[in-house]
Amino acid sequence: MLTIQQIKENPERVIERLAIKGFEGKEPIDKVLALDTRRRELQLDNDNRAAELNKLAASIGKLMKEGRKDEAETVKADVAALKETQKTVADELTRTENEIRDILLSVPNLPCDMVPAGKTAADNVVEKTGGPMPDLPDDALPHWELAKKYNLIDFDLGVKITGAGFPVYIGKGARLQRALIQFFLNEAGKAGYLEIQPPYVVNEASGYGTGQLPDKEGQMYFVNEDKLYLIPTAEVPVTNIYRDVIIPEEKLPIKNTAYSACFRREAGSYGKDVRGLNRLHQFDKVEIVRIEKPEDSYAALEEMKDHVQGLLEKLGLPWHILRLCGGDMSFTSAITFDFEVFSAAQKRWLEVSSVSNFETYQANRLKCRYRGADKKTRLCHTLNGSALALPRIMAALLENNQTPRGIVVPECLRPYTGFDIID
RNA sequence: GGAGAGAUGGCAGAGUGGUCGAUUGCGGCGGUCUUGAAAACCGUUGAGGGUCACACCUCCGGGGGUUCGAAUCCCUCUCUCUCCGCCA
Repeated sequence: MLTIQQIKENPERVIERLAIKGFEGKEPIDKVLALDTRRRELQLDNDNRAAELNKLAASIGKLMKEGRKDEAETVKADVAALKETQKTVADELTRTENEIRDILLSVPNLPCDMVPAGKTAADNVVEKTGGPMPDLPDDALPHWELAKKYNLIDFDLGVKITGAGFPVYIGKGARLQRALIQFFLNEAGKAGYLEIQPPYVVNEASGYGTGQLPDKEGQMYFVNEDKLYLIPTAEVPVTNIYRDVIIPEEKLPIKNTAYSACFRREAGSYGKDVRGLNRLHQFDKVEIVRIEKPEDSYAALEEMKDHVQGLLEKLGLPWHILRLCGGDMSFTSAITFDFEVFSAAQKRWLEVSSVSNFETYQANRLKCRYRGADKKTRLCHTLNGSALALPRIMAALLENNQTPRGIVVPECLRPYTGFDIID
């Protein structure tokens, strides 16, 4: 969530920035400012009363010790009335603080200066394009046909065992999945990311930490028996490593990578978007996470983009980078770049990575701070990105690399698959 | 699943109603000594709110209660550990 300081520094700018996300900020921001003024008054009042009470209580202790019982009793009588009013003030203070917090939780992150205005995905800006565009014959098959033809993925079997959106990978299909995971993890390792194997279920506090809760509750699978959530991305457990932590400046930047299965309920999705591997309830992803000093976070963001681009280059897939417009960005993000690959048989772009800088928005909720040379604590910037999500990469690889002989495995994956063609 | 124990500052670990935000040890930082280092010694060392800065306030797992006063007593929730059982 935004910090009060951010808002107080320049409320007009905050409102203006929020508008880029299509968020009407005037009312909540004005309210927060008014409440904060009130909060400080109450705090002062409360503190003074508390100080007075503390003093009286101490004096009673002293009188008792000296055996001056009667005098102690007199003071006790005085305290009772004071205590009542103090409680009223303290209660209002708590109410005000809660009210401020609730409003702040409902206000999205500010988009940074680079974010283009716009309402929907149609307003996203194509920033960069690369990779070879395949030239497929008219009878080229979509990946779900190919998966069946070569017995790589059985969607029906998944339906039988679990339900729609839980495919079963078989033989070379399974092997290719594993190869991609290995490849992505190794590449991240080479780029200096420390490999982490996190839990796949998290508690409520972690859900709040990264902002899945309270608003995106319906998107996560929930284990009622133990009050735990299945992770929608490794971002959640990995970033929460740094919840309630003060990091010494010299330990920054922190660069972590993690593979995990990801679970998403995807309530409300339908149609051609969900065909085959396009949208699943369970999928695999390698994530990269960074904790940075504020002044370094945008350079880090570029580095992450380069890393993801490098992966797509090596895989030989046609890709482009979208700079998301304000309206299409997530609630918590300050800027997001989506990477899409072209799936030639479906003739559509598929999102395979999303790289974001959250600035202090997540860190504020996480209480992820660092201690600078001046011994002061400051909020870190958090960033994360997919590097990469598997299913759509798989879809594009199968479709784009189909030949009359079979599906050709990209060079970079062969050490991991142990085969160079699927036939 | 059964039984028990516990949750205190970066860590270890005291504290059972009255200057306790908290003894002490380790670690960290600064200094003395040293050519330098180690050892030894001295000092310092939690977070948040508030303030120009102080003052002051809050926090001893979370929430509630008793009391003039709670880390200390009561209730409740959560979590951790140990033993037994089951088991990858």
